[in-house]
Amino acid sequence: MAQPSRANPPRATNQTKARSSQAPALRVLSGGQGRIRLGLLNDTLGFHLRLAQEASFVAFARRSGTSGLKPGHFATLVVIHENPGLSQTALGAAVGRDKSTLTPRLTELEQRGLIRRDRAATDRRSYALTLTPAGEGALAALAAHAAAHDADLDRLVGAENRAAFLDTLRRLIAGLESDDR
Amino acid sequence: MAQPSRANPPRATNQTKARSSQAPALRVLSGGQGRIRLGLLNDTLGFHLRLAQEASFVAFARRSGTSGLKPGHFATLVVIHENPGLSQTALGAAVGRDKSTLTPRLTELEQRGLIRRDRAATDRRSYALTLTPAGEGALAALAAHAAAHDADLDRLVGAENRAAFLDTLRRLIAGLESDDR
DNA sequence: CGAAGATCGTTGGATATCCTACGATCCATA
DNA sequence: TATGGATCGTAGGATATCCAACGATCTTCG
Repeated sequence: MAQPSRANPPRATNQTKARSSQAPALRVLSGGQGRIRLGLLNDTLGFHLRLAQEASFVAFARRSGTSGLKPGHFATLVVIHENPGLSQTALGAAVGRDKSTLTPRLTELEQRGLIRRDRAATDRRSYALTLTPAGEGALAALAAHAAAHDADLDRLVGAENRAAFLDTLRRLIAGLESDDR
Repeated sequence: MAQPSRANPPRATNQTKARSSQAPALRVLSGGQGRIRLGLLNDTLGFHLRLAQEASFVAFARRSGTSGLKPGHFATLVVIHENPGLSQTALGAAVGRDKSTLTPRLTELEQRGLIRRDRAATDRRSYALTLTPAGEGALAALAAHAAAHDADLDRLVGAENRAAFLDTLRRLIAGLESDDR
């Protein structure tokens, strides 16, 4: 989970079916001839934020799907790579997902041989998460997809706007986060 | 669905369950002392887009929750208000949700007396959706929450950046949407 | 007109996610 | 040192959402 609800969520093992189970296909503002009026929504930041995020999620899912891993796995692997030995709770906080949400995800990654869960020596309640060599490899593959995806986003955003856009997103995150609760 | 995907504010009297079932509490970038490193994620648009969207969703859910309606209901009511008589499929396309997702939502709104589902005269397969007077009232209440919410977002984004920010979001939506599949 | 295909809304199956509860473990304090 | 409270990861319960399949209806075309 690095991504939010759906932008980047992981998918899970869907060898059985290749549909992404959670990738909406929104085709909202395209206009086309769908002359549906959005009224108030038309000028609302929140609504557009949602649509942009979902579209980004779908696009990334499409890319990363080819590797058998889902968007959510990417953030998970990145954070473990960057913080070897961290706990599941800490990982959840970092990627924005509840620890209970990570349980099945980590179990899967472990079974695939991409991560290890060793009981922490100092605290036997928690696990020390690390990537296996295979995990590092999977991360590299996903990172390539992520880079290509962000390149697409950069292209749409425009090089000259990227910094300001990212900065604005960070302000929103920080500002709303603190209000949290 | 105007908003993302979760917000489910507690209702009063929710004997069965009182938890909000879908409002993450992410506290990711705040830093605090959570010295978790995000590595690649740190400079990725997609990741920040997800966090910003989720934070916005949670904030809106908190506001609208007091009215007993959830974020998703807002977009639903707005679009029906703006396009009286439209079908469930058209509504879904407008708000970015699958028609099957709307079935239970519309059933609920109908039972609460906020909308009407009349069989379309020209096509008996579909329903013609309209708001009841009570629905118009509920919409007005939600609109007030939405306005306050967007005011918060505007404040964080900054008046001078708002237009450019919204424009960028629209470019992302349009650009990624067309790539869709 | 009549059959094939498309579309509408519902149902069923699957995934992702949250929150609460719980046993195990750790820590602070009496 | 014992006890209570906090925290870790898991299990359960609930919601939101998607896609596929289905019956009903519409449309198109022979």
